[in-house]
Amino acid sequence: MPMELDKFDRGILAILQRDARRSAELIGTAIGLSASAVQRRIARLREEGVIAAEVAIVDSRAIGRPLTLIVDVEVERERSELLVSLKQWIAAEPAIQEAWYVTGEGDYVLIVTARDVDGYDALMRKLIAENANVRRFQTRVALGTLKRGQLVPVEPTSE
Amino acid sequence: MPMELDKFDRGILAILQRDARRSAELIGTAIGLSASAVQRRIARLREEGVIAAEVAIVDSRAIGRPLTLIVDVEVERERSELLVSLKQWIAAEPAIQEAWYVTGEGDYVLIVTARDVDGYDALMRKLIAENANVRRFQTRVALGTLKRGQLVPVEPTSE
DNA sequence: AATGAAACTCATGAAGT
DNA sequence: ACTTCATGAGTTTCATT
Repeated sequence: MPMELDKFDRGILAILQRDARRSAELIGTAIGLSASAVQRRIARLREEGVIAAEVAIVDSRAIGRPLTLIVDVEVERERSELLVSLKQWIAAEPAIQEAWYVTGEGDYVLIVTARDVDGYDALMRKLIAENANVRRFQTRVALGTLKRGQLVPVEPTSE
Repeated sequence: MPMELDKFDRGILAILQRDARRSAELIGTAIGLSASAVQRRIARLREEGVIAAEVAIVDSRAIGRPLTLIVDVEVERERSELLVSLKQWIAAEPAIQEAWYVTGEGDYVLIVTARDVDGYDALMRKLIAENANVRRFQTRVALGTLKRGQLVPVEPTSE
């Protein structure tokens, strides 16, 4: 049940996904609507959960975490009670920025941010020590970041 | 040269990373500072690039893009001029939300959002057709999303 | 459902400690 | 460098079309 989004809603979302501080008046002039109309639509988009959050993006290098790692974690799928606690462990670990359960050999894919290799090693040792169902993991280091974010295409014409 | 961040800055960042709309006054009472002081620090953090952006997070399911895919792309490293245009291709493609160049066999890791399998197939066919240096790719479908975002740990005590 | 105006909240800037 | 106070911009609500 995806909600109805007309071209005005899409225009608003396209702008706010790049700059959440843009005023309703500026958005209005950009898409051809009054500030109040934009305001009300934004309120509705928040209400309906289309806009899930408005957040500040912090530069991880500026804050002393220049390392990004992509980790494939292989898990024993048998004991499901351990799986629940692994999920909780991942959710509670701030160094893990993103995590998906994916098709394949009981795999999870993690995006991890770290200060340095030692910091990453310590994290993964803890992961292994505290989660008995983690069979093994494979690490790839991000040598370059081409793109980051959760920008969702809102144009009906895009794939 | 990561800039100096005291506990107030870290407190501000911790809050704004979760809710960029929180008022300076509320942040001030939370961390024990006046609204103006918070305001001035936020301005400085933006200035210095610690806060890189403030963006709206759009729920991709609510907008009709329920599929997330993790794609490993293997590239011929020889012809560097093709590499540049591949990077531009990735940058220009809105369905690719995230992309890293990683250690390994000339690999890129992509996070892709799609309406359905057909939409994803079409995207990858275009990728292959328009980038001669893409040797092959491997797709994993996200069966579940445990965590998303770019939340950077700001506490000095976290790994 | 959009507009325009009023009331209000919040951010911004200045002066003082 | 933080606090308080004054000003201005932006958001929210309401009455109207």
